[in-house]
Amino acid sequence: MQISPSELEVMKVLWSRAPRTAAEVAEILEPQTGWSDRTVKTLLSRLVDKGALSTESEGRRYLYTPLLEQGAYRSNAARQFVDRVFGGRAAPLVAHLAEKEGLTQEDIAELESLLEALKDDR
Amino acid sequence: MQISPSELEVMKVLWSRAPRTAAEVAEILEPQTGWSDRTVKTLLSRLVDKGALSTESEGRRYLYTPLLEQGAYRSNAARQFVDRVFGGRAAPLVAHLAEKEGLTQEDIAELESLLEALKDDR
DNA sequence: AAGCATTGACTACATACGTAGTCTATGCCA
DNA sequence: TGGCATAGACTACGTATGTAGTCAATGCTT
Repeated sequence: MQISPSELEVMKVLWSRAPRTAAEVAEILEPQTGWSDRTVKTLLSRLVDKGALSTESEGRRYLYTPLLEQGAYRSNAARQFVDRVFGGRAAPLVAHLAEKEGLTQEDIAELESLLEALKDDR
Repeated sequence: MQISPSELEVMKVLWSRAPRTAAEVAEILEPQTGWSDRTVKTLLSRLVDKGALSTESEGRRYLYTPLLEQGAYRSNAARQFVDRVFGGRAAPLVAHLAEKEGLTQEDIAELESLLEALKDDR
């Protein structure tokens, strides 16, 4: 299932809390995106068609809830990206991120403990 | 400058060695992609339009050479991806890659020395 | 020298995406 | 209870993308 960049913004809102109505989602997105409520409704419909969201009727409105979980999406997206752009190797990816202040000290510390955990897990 | 997935495959061939003719690129890509030579020519033209490739006439043919370097592309793509999907944080990205055997022992070792270097660099 | 194979240029067309507009039904407020 | 605001459904339309087809020019081969 492919989620477009605009659709992803909608998913993020619902990942942060769900269920929500179309109006709520539109209201949250408006400041950052400037999208009209029609635009948001279109994106919601497309996401339902794709199976990324489920709906539940509440009166004459829908309540939208993610079917695709953020973790699952991220894992897939990360793998696809690393495969497509970095030939499947994660290390060069991190190296590129590190360029030009791309990694904060917190990032580095976090990655270190992550690697520790991975080694212990071996 | 946005490079589509198909266009990226063409860039990879030219990043591996350049300059090359359209026929060469098409021949290299055919086994993996099944694309006709027309398709490859279209992709090459679009990449020239986008400024990602330069051409040099050789007789009635062109020799194609990357203007966009692989390193620059990767840095940009990595940053965009991390921003879009992971809110700019690299550590969760690596954590997701680590799931399900996503990182080999070599990856882990490579990341460790990379982090060491980053710390020294501080 | 002439034809043919091959090249780039231009055209094509279906699907996805970004970004709405219109239409119709319906629930809620006066 | 009737009208209106609003919700979803359907339609729209320009651009990007995937994937070629056609055409005209031209360089190489006989």
